[in-house]
Amino acid sequence: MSVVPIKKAPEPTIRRLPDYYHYLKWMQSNGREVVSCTHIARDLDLDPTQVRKDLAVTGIRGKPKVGYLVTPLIESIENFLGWNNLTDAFLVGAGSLGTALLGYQGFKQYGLNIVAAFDKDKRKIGKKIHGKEVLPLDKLPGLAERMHILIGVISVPAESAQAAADVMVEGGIRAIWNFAPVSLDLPEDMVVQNENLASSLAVLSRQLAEAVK
Amino acid sequence: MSVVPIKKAPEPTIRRLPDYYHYLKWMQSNGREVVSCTHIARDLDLDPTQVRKDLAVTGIRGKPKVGYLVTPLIESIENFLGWNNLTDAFLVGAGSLGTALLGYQGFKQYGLNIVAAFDKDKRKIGKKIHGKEVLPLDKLPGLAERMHILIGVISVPAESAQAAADVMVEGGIRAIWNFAPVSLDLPEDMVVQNENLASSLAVLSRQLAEAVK
DNA sequence: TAGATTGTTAATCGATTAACAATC
DNA sequence: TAGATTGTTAATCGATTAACAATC
Repeated sequence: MSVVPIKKAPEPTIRRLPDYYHYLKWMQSNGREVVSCTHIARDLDLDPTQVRKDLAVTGIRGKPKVGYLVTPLIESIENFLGWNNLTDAFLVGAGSLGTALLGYQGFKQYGLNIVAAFDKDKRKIGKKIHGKEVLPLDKLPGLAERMHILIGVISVPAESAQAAADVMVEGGIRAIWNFAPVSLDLPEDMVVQNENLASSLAVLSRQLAEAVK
Repeated sequence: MSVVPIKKAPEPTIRRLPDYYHYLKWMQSNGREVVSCTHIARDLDLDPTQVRKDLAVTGIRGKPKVGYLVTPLIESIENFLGWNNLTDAFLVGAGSLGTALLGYQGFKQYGLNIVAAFDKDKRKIGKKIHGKEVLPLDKLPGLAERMHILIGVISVPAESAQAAADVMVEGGIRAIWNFAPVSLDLPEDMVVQNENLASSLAVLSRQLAEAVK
C-alpha cells in the first residue's frame, strides 16, 4: 500500500544505458559539466524524448533550460547498473574464448570481477591464465557456496554448457552469462543472458544480403 | 507494380532463427522427419503462433495436421540466412579476443569464414594464429578490394575501433561486426552489428539485483 | 470422419515518437 | 523576460499473442 514499487525498466533502455555511460565519461574527460538530452540524442543518433525517459529510470532529474549535470548523471547510471561495486564471478571453460574473457580488463569497469576459472580438462587445471587459477570443475559448487559467488560465465562448447550450468546452480549461483550457442534448461528463478553470436551473425548476414541486393 | 516486394523480416524473428536451426539439426540427428510448431514451441519455450510466423518468413509451408518436414525446413532457414555458402571476412585486432574469434570453428557453420587477420602491432605481424596470417593493417584496403571482401570483424580496443572501421570502408567492406564497446561513425549504407558485452552485462546485473532484492 | 495443426486476421501489449505545458 | 530544455501525457508503431476458419 505504502511502498512505491520500483518501476521495472524496459530492457531496451537498460541496454542503452552503457552507451550513455561511455559517452558521458568521454564528455567528463573533456571537462564538460552539463549536457542536454538534445545534445546527447544528436551525438548518439537517438530520439531526445527517448534519452530523457531512459535517463529518468536511473532516478536522475535534469534542470529545465540547463540539462543534466554530467558527474551526478554518471553516478546515477553507475549506481543503477550496480557498476559502482565489483561482483565476483566464476568462469567455466578455459578454452580460447574463456582465455579471452579472462584477459579482458574492461569487465571490472562494468562491475564484474572474474576471480577463477574452471575446466574439466586435466591439462588445463593448475595453470594460471591472466593471473587467474584454473581449477577442476567439480570444485566449483563448494567454492561458489563458500565465496558467495552469484554470477557464472559459461564459455564451454555447446555440448558441455548444460552440465556447466547444472554445476553452477548446485553451487548457488544465481545469474549466468552464457556464451555457448544453446539455450539452457534452468530453474525459474535463475537469471540468464545468452550472448548469442549466431543471432548477431544472422542479422548481419540478412542485412548485408538486403544491402547488396 | 508487378514485383512482389520481399517482406522484410522483423529483427527479433531473425535473431530466433538460429535457435530453431540448432533445434532442428538436433531433431534431424535424432532421426526425426516431421515436427510441429506446437512441439517446437514447447521445447523452445515460445508461443506456437510466433513459431509459425517466424518460420513463414523463410518461405517454408507446413502441412496442416502434419507439421513441417525437418530437412526442407533446415534448408529453408539456411538459405534465408545465407548459411549455405561461406562468405569470406577480414578481422582487425589480433589480441586475445581476436585470437579467440580466429580459433572459433563454429563460424563456418554460420556461413562466415575469417580468412585473415590485421593488426598495427609489428610484433604480431607475420605470425600465424590458428592457421591465419596476421598482416599489417595498411594492407587491408587493397586486399579487401582485390578479394571482394564484404564483411569485417573488429576486435580492437575502443580507441582504435573507429580507425579500423575507416580502413574497412576504404577497402569496400559493406558489413561490420563490431566487438569494440563504441558506436562507430559510418556511411549510411554500411551494415553494422554491435556485439555489445556492456549491454548484456547491464541487463544481467539489473536482473540479478531484482532477483536477490 | 474427427481432430490436430496450419495460416491468417484481429486484439493486445509495450516501446518509440510526438505534442505540449511547466520551468529555470 | 524570452527561449531552450525538461517531464509527462497522448499518438503511433511494431511485435506478440489470441481467435478461428481452412485443411489434410
